[in-house]
Amino acid sequence: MESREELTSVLRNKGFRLTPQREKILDIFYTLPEGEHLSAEDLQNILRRENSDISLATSYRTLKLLASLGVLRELAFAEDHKHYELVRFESGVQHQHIICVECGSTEEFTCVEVFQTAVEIAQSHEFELIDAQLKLFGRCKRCQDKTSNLPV
Amino acid sequence: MESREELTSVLRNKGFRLTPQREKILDIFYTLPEGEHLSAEDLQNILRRENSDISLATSYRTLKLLASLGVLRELAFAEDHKHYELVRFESGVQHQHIICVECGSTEEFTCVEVFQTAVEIAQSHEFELIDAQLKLFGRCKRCQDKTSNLPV
DNA sequence: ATAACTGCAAACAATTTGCATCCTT
DNA sequence: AAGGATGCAAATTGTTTGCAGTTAT
Repeated sequence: MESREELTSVLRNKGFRLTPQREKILDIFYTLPEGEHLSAEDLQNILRRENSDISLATSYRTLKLLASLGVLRELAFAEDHKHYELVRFESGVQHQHIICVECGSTEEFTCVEVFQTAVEIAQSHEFELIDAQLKLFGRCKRCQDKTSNLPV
Repeated sequence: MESREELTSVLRNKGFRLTPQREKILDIFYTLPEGEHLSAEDLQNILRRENSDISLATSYRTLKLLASLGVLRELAFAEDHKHYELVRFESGVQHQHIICVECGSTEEFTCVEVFQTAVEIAQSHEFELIDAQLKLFGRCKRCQDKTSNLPV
């Protein structure tokens, strides 16, 4: 997905339709700062704020569809709901996430080796590689400080 | 968690109790072949098969507890339920997963660089590192073959 | 015209929780 | 004895689905 305009052809190629809802949702992802990801609920909040009334069911359906088309990437963090982010090929190197298991905050980082490693491993397992995600779990600075101040 | 016996002290240190249920569940994980992971439902099935009647609620509570104690690692794959596996320090290098998004099957691989990379990145982000997971998503050989036989 | 799409509400699956009872410590 | 743990059932959360009406192609 190099540009927003491509969505039309990606959809049509598979017999899907371009609806205002799908356009709007993709729009929101394109407007997001690079590296930011949304849960279905986050998305609903943004839509509501912008007075776009798209039902929750449609949001879920659209997120799934766009993920299956490779437009969005589905992310599972520590929480029990999924997040989605734009797959951006332009930047070349995908960013990865470091997640605080205590407060749920995430930060992005990039790691050039991940992709090369992934390609090699997928090859040796005869997998057709779709995506590689390196996730680090830990406690962020703020949460570390919080605990160290607590009485023992 | 170097040995099963340590569980007692790990629990007691934090004021938790050693119950037959917790022992049994940990036992099951120790009996598993290295690298194997269970969902709460998998665990229930094994328990039932062995005539250990532990309620589902207790299984969930125990999995969460052991994960929070660092005894088990919580894994989120493509499906919408979690998996758990033993954290084995003995082996030094943690294994990672390659997951087929079509049939859900997983294979393990090891990658020595992951840990070193993780340590460096955590440091630069001031995170206290707990775990690093490299996940590859793709389509396994079997599913590739399946599709290529389909009529277009 | 006709399939695909949407919104709604009901259904589901995975997980959590309140509470009475039970059992480690 | 006392507080943590369990089992049960009810509640919650995140997500999916059936269906009737709507809309892109």
